[in-house]
Amino acid sequence: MAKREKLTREKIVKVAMTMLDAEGEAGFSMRKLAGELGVDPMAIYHHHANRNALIVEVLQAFMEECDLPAPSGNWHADIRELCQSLRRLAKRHPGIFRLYETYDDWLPAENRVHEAFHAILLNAGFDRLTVVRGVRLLLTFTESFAVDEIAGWHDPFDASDRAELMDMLSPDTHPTMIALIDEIGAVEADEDFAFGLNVLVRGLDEELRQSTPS
Amino acid sequence: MAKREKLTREKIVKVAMTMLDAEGEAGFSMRKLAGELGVDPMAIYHHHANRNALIVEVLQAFMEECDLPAPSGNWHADIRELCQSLRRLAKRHPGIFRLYETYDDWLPAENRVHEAFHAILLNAGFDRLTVVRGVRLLLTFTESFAVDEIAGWHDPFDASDRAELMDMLSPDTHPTMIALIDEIGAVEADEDFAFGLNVLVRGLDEELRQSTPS
DNA sequence: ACCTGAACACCGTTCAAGT
DNA sequence: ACCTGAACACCGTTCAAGT
Repeated sequence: MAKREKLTREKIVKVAMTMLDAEGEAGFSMRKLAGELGVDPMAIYHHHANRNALIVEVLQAFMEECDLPAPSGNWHADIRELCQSLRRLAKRHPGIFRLYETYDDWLPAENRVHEAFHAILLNAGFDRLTVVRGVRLLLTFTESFAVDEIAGWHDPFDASDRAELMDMLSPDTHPTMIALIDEIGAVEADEDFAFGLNVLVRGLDEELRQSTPS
Repeated sequence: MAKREKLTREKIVKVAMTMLDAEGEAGFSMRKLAGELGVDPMAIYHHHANRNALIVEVLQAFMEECDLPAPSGNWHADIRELCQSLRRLAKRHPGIFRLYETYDDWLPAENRVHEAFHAILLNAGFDRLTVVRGVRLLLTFTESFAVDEIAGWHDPFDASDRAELMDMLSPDTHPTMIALIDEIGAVEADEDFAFGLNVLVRGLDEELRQSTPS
């Protein structure tokens, strides 16, 4: 609409972010973006090398938005807060978080978050290799949980979900799932996430107690 | 090459699977697939509704390949085996496993695998809701670990990886990661996976002991 | 029933040209 | 320096036609 305000790298990234957020990668194209910006498609290429580079820049801007809660010194609580913060970021930008797992370049903004994870576990007293492994494990869990959650994997079933799944299950081959159908359909995202975090934190805690027997 | 052997649903799926495996989704198109089959692009549409439906069929065929190890009765060992089996499947079809997380339809072949997970945890004595949550947690971990592994996330660093990461880290803002740079670069996929499984199994075990205090 | 081929509405990107 | 516009080599899919 507003016609000529000089195209900038930042403005392109901002509009691209909004588009990707709203429609995901499938609904995004350089040409549509140009349309939205009121500009010839090729104008974008003067500011960003290509589609891929532009998307990486969007991901960088996205990751910069991640809040890093101030550590309390209680590593259980601090890890929980940090993972929740990452999950909240994902839910704020549902269309973008998927891309983050696909475009696997290293991002500066990502290191900010990784540093926070490493610092918490190192201060908690884990040995150095376990810090690194623990961080990867917590990141893998949190990121993939968020992706699954956005995709609706952790939503409770409605009647038609339940019927659809039941149709796929046979008593001969899926007795356990049929027996558990109510529980399978009753899961809830917040509780699933808390459960996963609990299991991880407890498992890590045991790792800690074994390496430093008091 | 071999010209006219009548196109079938199965042959299309098989060739599509090989193509997707070799080049991932980016390198796959209906037109290239038709070329590979020596057939007009539109011939495929006579057997599969569209690109999306065809890919779902490829994923179904892929999941059917997953080995389900016979349970030993020791749930720790059985869960480990099953997760490793899923991971091996992912590594056998690196180009396809990513799609599995993207095309989130329910697949019959997926339920085969899910049933095995649920049965192991239910027999281990977990309460019903914890079985369901535990299965989701183990699946999330295993699948996203495999995706990360395929993307090279768990490969040890070479000199240039290390230099590249070091360039992104500043002593002011990333003191922990700089201190841990050797460990960050030394991780190894098999050990990372075993570590993650250990943490999960231990964390779940504690959940079990709390709900059924002996 | 099965396959073809032209056509449509899209892509990302190169390259030469305009200001 | 910044933007345009035509062109190229691609897409997935519809539709009418051939056997």
